[in-house]
Amino acid sequence: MSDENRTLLLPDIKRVELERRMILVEANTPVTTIYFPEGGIASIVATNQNGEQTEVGIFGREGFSAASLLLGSEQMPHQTFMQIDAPTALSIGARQLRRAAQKSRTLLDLLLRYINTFMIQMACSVVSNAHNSIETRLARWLLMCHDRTDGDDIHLTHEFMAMMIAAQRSGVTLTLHILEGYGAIKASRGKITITDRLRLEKTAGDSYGEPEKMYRQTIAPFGK
Amino acid sequence: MSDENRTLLLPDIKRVELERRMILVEANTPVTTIYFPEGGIASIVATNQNGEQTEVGIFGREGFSAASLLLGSEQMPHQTFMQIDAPTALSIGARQLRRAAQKSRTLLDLLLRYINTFMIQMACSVVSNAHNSIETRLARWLLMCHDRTDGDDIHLTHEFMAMMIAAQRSGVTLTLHILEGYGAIKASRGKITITDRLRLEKTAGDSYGEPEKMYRQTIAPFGK
DNA sequence: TTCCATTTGTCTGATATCGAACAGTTTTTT
DNA sequence: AAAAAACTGTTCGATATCAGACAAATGGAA
Repeated sequence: MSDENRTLLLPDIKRVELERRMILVEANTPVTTIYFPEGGIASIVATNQNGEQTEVGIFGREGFSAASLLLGSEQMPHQTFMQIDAPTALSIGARQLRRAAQKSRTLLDLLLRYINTFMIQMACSVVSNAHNSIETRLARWLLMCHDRTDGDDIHLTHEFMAMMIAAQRSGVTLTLHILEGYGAIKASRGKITITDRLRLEKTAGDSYGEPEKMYRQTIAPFGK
Repeated sequence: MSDENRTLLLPDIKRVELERRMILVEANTPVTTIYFPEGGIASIVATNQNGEQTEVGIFGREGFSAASLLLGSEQMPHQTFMQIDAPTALSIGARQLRRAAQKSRTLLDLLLRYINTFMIQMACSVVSNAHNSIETRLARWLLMCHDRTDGDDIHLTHEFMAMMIAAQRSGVTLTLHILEGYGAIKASRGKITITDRLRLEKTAGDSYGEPEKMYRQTIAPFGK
């Protein structure tokens, strides 16, 4: 981010603690605060009439909550919450961010570029949910988490992963054993350790990689 | 759209004919022309390594091709083509549109609001592909097509629909008969006629409606 | 009209995943 | 230390959908 934009935002930014399961955006409720996590993983989920939850996207350091604010809507039909605890996030008022994006076109463009990678992530999820086996979906999802965490440990329960990849909990347990059989991961209670990332990428096949490529092309070169 | 924005764009706009199957955006190729269909339906599809195609989104009158151009990327990993022929579309050069969006913030905001509804459509597809039966998915998809066509006829083959909802062709044939049994549609060679839209909405359940709601809230009030 | 390509109807077995249950294990609470 | 809660391992029948084949119907081309 340019110095110019940095100084534009700085006065309105607060650093806040993010606990696990903290809700960043409530569904169908106007957002007042935007969060830029400095670590951890946030999950955007849809809830249907039966109360079933489905993940539609995730983000970490590279993203921010309530992206649709910049697309002209101050509320959205999905909930966003911290899935894996981050130490901190930078927060800013919705109004302040909007105003800053109004003033600085380069800032807006940077944020929009992130939205683009997020859209590609969603598009990949559409495809993955349509055609890929649980094994592939889980591998993809673990890779996305791994990208966004420091170290190789991911602290999550099977139950939770089941929701994330839209599968049964028992199916996740089974599939984790398969991945463990490959030597790609090690699972223990409430924790997955990535031991062979390449093997995992092989399992995910081409379901993984598109959004990451776009990120490297359009955002990474400019820093963030 | 305001008069101001209209006059800004007008000199660069051409009205063009759109034939069926015409490719509006080639995957992984810089876009030079943006199309605003005046009718018909365009489909955005992803192709995986096996050559399988999956639809990730559709748009008609309400949208435009290569939305990611406004999000800072002049190419995208998906192909966009006309699925149902429109008489015409308004076209504009990528550079010209970008420049106009640079000049007029209200124009950019309008286009971004559309992108927001499109993102919600994709999110719904993520959920729908994850949890809904073929019957539900097909009903949802027919409704989305119906919204974008004049009259009640949709000209498409089962083969094609199969790709769109990520199912087997034989499964589509079967499911169409079921919907026909409900009296919701009438199917004939290469054509589906919507005879009871409400029945179709009942079948689609809550898989249908979110993006449409957002459209009414954030775009329709301002005209388009 | 006749032919041929396309589209649709209809089967078949195979299989991935569901949905639900229950026991065993680990962690947290009291 | 005991009890409760949370999480994981495992099983099993049910079922939606796949994957593929082939015949019948349709419509345009020769």
